[in-house]
Amino acid sequence: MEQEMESKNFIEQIIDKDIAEGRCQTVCTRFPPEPNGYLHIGHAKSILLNAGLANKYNGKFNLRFDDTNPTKEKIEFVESIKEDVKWLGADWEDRLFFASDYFGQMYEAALKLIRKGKAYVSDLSADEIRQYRGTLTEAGKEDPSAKRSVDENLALFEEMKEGRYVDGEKVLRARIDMASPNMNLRDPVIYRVAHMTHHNTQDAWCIYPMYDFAHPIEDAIEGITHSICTLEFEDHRPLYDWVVRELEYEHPPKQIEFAKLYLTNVVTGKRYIKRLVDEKIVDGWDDPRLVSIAALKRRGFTPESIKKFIELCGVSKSNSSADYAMLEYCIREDLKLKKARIMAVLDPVKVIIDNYPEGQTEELTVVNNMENESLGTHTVPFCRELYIDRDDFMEVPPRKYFRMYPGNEVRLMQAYFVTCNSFIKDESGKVTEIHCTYDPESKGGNSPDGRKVKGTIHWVPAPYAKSAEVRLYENIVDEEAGVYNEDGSLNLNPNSLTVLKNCYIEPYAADAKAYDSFQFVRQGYFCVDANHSTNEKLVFNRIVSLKSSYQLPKQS
RNA sequence: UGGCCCAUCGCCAAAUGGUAAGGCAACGGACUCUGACUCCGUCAUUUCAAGGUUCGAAUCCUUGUGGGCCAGCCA
Repeated sequence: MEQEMESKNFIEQIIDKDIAEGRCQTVCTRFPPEPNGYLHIGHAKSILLNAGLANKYNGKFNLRFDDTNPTKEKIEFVESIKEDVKWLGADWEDRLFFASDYFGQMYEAALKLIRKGKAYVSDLSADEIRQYRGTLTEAGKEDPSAKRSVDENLALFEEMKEGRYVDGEKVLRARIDMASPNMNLRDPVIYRVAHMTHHNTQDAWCIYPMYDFAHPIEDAIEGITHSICTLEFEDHRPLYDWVVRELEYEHPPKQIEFAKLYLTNVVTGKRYIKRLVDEKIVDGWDDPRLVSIAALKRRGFTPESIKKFIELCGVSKSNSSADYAMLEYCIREDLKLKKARIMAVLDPVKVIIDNYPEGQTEELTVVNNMENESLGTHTVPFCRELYIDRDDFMEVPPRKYFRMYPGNEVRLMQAYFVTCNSFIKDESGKVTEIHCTYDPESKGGNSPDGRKVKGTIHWVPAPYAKSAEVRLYENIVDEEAGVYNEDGSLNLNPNSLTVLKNCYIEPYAADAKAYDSFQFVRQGYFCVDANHSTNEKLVFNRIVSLKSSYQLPKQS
């Protein structure tokens, strides 16, 4: 029994303290996406963090769509977000909510504020409000409308609700402090007019609450105890607390901020991804070069691997960017023992086994995953003509090279020992054909006399092998690396586009279902790309780099 | 030049005043029917800097330095 206590992250420490001091009993968290795009790896951190906390503390986790701005939201994103959250394994059970379902309560809350003299209707235009707000270093000026009486405000707000004003004509502002060094407290707008059909409430409302006002109310209504959000909302916390205090909620939720997840060498951030999609730089939201959940899924990442990655990254308040290699490590780690592997030849060169009967084919049984034999076996035809990888043969081997070269005996993986006798080159010096002899006694990959060979190489039966397309996707560099110039124009490196390569794979592997749609090709990990594969052609996405096994040995 | 936040190895990240965990990456070596995997070893006398408090400081204080966020009727 392992009893070692794992160190707790700072959020867990806060929760522990809240529980110990009786501020909270059942931990309730939530993931509150705005339905205006697809989820990406950054959201996965928030989802898994919130759901994980609820799980760890035996609490509850809600999924809530923060749909308070009908001008930016679309119903179609709701479904995709639900799907992605579910795929990641975060279970909201029966607690799926929409902020828009609380519009009535938010309206009442606004009335309460007005009655308390804490909110007023302003006649200022957006431009004027900006001017009155002051700057980072200068205090703002009082809104001329701020002096209105409670009754007048009540009447005006009612008129706003009735649709008596056009968009932007009037807003409701909270009365806090126009001189606050925190801009969010300079009488923030809490309700605006928008004559727009909302995806959920249709035309029931023409006034909509602002995030800063709505969010604490949503949390309070749902009984959220810990409202976890990202660092850029730190400055909003005093406003969050103000709303919760003025509305006099009995169990005020607490906002806690953590650092967003950034990854090296990729574009993160919904708006950047959206632009790449909109400008058709990538094929869509699930383009494998992206780190949207849909793209990662298509590329072969598992929910488990993403979960592990998020756990590995940890939670803190320092802006940081995780190494992409860590993500790759997680998928390797997850798939390693779980999936079947196949043999593949990326750059084929023909091998002829001179002493193997012409026209003969035998079915060899090979183990799907030699590290996990419970994954079963499959058969691969073996015959006189094979393909091996060009890198697995050298005319003049460097020191410590133990794959195929003239006179050297190697093992064709799970098949036979073969020894190269000769080879043929074309005019350009390229090897076109390698001639070998095999040892019939070594069937299965071992010689009864106990003879050892140093090298084991992948092979594929030439007449039966399937041609497959490998897409090598380079990640699109992150914005700091200069995807966007200062003027907003795109500066994309053409090298980041898809590279296609034809390779050969075992015929058996063509049946993608046999592998649960995952394939290992040599030491690299690939997955079948269902979006591009046809009966004729299988398309793989390379999801992590081939490891050193694929490089020439180092010269000392 | 207003306010808030952050700073520990190439990258994440623990340590909560008691003498710098762990993971990724990298590098040696062993093993191996995938040069993968696995295994073993190496990798911060010092925590952005300088002062101060203390028997004792990565932790507290001060002043700098570097980075992030804030002037939407976005979230």
